[in-house]
Amino acid sequence: MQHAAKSQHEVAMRNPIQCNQCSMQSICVPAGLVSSDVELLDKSSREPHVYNKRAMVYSPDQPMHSLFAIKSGSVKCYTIDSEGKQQITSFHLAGDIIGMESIAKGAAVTYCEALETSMLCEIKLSRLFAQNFNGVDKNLLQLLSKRIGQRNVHYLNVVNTTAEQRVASFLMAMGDYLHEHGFSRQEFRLPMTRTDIANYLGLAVETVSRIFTSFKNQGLIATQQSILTIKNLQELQKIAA
Amino acid sequence: MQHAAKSQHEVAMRNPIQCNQCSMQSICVPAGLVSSDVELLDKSSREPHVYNKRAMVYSPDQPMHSLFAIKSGSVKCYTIDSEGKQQITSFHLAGDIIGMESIAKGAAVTYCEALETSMLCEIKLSRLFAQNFNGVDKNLLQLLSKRIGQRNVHYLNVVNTTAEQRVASFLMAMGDYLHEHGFSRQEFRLPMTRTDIANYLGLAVETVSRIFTSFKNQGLIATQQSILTIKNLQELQKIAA
DNA sequence: GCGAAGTTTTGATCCCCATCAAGTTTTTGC
DNA sequence: GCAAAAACTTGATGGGGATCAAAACTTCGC
Repeated sequence: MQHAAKSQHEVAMRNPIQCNQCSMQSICVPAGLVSSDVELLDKSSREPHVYNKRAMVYSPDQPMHSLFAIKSGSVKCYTIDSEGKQQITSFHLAGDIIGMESIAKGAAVTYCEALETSMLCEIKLSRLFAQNFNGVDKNLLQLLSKRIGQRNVHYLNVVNTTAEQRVASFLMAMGDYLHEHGFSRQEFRLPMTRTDIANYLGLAVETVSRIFTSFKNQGLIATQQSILTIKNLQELQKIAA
Repeated sequence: MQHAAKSQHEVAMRNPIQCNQCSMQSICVPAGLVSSDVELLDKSSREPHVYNKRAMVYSPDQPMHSLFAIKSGSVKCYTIDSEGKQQITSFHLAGDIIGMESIAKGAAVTYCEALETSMLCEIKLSRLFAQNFNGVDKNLLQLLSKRIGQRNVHYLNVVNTTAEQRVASFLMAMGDYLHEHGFSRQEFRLPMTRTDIANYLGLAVETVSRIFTSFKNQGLIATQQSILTIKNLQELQKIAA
């Protein structure tokens, strides 16, 4: 049994998601392909690349003709405004696919940075477009369609909501995502800092910190280092509304 | 020459965008297809349907296997929260394609309502998936990718920005869109109410109204009924930052 | 074309949350 | 393993924008 003080590196390398839980499995897992297809799989698509904490996966305007599947770890995507201020647009955990917004331009439109030691599989679009991977285009389309919906949901969570609602929704969303990917809904590690959470939700760090404290005092959550425990799912859900 | 008091209906029916300005032209315009393809075009895809002001184009959970191209007029897409409050996620003008976030579910995920008398072409996804419309899947994928980027841009415009910045960005975005579609960048009609703009930007109506007044006093814009004139594009751009 | 309903504007007040400040805890790098 | 840096927390204050209120204007339906 591993103890809590385990280094972040080791924690991140634990529990990589299996390919059969990955959204890209239909095009990424040899098992799902006929032999002629397997030949089209190049090494870079099958073997994940390791990114250390703070390593950049891609940067704006960098030519890019791939998606990336996160096999383990987590990343943040962000832009830098004219005054040099970072604005985080999304977090992504193991099992997620990133880079969809880059397809149109053929180049990255955000920065993407590892929040911890992470493993990512690069999936070249040329392979996706290679004719007659059965149903791939349709799957990919659905993936992008779903992402548009997710972006809307995040927008809805930030526009016209109180700080409390935003933080509650954020924690619920984390739990829901992890649960869908086979992990615990109520106990997980937050790989990003409070500052990052605040930035992502359009709040000040101090506000996020105060709300965490308030939730703890109400017995809704508990924290131990970066491990978060949701102790009252229903009440938190009610606040998220 | 038509005078300003012209009814909204007539205004909306004027200036429908041409098919060659439409993002769906590659799959929608018979000219771009070989004869065998033309047969696949059913009547509903070629002839726009007219929606009166406040008419619903689609509603959440309604089975939907189409995209819609806006030939003239405009729509708003919104959700209704648990307390019955509307939250607008997007506006769409002539030349735009809507319904992309519905593909994944096979059903609408938002309400879509005409802001004025509008003409929309329904484009059935089954036609898009009918094999070997050359390059269609790729085009469609780029359309969705672009939309994800646009959703991010709107999010960036609302999170961590002042009310002034949001309104300025909104007006600039309207002008830019119209300019790209062959209309004037600096003089156009705002088809949505101040209430709708406020809701979309996460502000109170009163705040939006005050900012419009302030911009007018600074000589940045002028209004006459729903016609808006941007008088100082550079300054407005600077405020939008 | 006129009354009613909806929309926009302006003013006054209040509160949520950003900001500033400073102390505490955790993490990081040698 | 220890010092420095980063992250987190708590407190005090102020302001941007929400809310309440009401008047002025525009649009709509008969």
